[in-house]
Amino acid sequence: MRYEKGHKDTTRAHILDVASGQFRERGVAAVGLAGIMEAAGLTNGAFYTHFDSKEDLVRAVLVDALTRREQRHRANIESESGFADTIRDYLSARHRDGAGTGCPTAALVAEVARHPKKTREAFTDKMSEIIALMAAQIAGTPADRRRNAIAIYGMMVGALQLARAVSDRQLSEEILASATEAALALASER
Amino acid sequence: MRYEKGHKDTTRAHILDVASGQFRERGVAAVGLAGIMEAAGLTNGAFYTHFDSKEDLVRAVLVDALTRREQRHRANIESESGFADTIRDYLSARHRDGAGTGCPTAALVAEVARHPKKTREAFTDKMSEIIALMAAQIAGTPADRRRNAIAIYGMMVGALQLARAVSDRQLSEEILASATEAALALASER
DNA sequence: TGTACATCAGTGAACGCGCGTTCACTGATGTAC
DNA sequence: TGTACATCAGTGAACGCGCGTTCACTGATGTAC
Repeated sequence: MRYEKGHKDTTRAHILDVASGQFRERGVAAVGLAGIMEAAGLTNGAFYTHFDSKEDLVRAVLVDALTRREQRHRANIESESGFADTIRDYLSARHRDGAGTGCPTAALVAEVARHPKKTREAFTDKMSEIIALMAAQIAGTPADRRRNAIAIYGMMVGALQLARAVSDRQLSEEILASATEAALALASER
Repeated sequence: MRYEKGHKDTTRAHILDVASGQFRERGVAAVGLAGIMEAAGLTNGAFYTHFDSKEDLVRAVLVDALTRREQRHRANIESESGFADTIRDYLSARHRDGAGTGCPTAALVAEVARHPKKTREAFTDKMSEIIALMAAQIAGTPADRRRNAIAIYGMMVGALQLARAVSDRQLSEEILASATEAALALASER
């Protein structure tokens, strides 16, 4: 082989990382493959050595980024008051200002809704796991837990996007604070 | 004049309507001006008789669509249990399946966050009015009202997006139902 | 009244550009004999 | 051991296409004199 063993996997992972950041930062439709490949230090044509199409890359990015967030969640389960911290982190100024490394759902959910079924299925599978994980961390009967986990997830995703879109810094902070308070209440409710 | 009085205004409003639907349905970045103009029954070049740029159109669409929703809200204030109905309508299957005529925030907020300041300011102004309107319709002290209005708005926007993105019909219904229940509770809380 | 000109919404071709995708090719390495 | 061939990640030019924007032009009407 011209390249050492595992080289192709490394390259693929690198392209995935670059694309993942650009998609979350600027949106799937606004990002071109040429720009991704250039940022990854490769040329145009090499893309198709690793992915079948842009849509294939989108799917891979969603699965990869959501899996990473799921693992982060899972690691947080052990720690006490882990879920409250998860909520506070999610609705923090840092997360608002770092879309490129943040939650893929908040960044891409509206675009995912317009993508082909296969992509939406990949998204759905991973998102369902995250919701199940969240449900395990909150108070109440099984039905309450699940209902509140979904409501909290929706609120976090929506509020983070609002905080990002709004041009008024004070209002942005107010959105984060209001949603944090409401989410924490929902998480500890019986 | 070649055209009757008010013709230009009518044409502009028509282009705005067409663009408004296409943007909410497919996203700003994925929609081209040529397609909008063709659907409006005009040719390419006429666009610049009515708008300065695509960005100018985006701004006009956001203001127009949010103003219409605000007026709808305002009309609902009179009726009893108006706010509960607003929540139920917002998180209905009809709204989920009709993005083109639905809430511009749910459809476009993530893209708005990536647009120039001027566009985000126009969005912020209108969105603030809607939140103030919602706050006036819910229970609690002034501070509670505002906090919960923001939390509810965030939850409605996020949950609607999740319900649209998810490929599993049953999960989609569950998301709408869970968020509706949580939002109604937040609205009547003291 | 008739003629010359101004107005202006809309036409349609063209601009340069970037898009996603294809493909003949490169060249370093591994394998076969 | 030396030679011929296979492998394959990556190159870089090209494909057709649609993008946002520009602009010379059209032609129906209004206005001036």
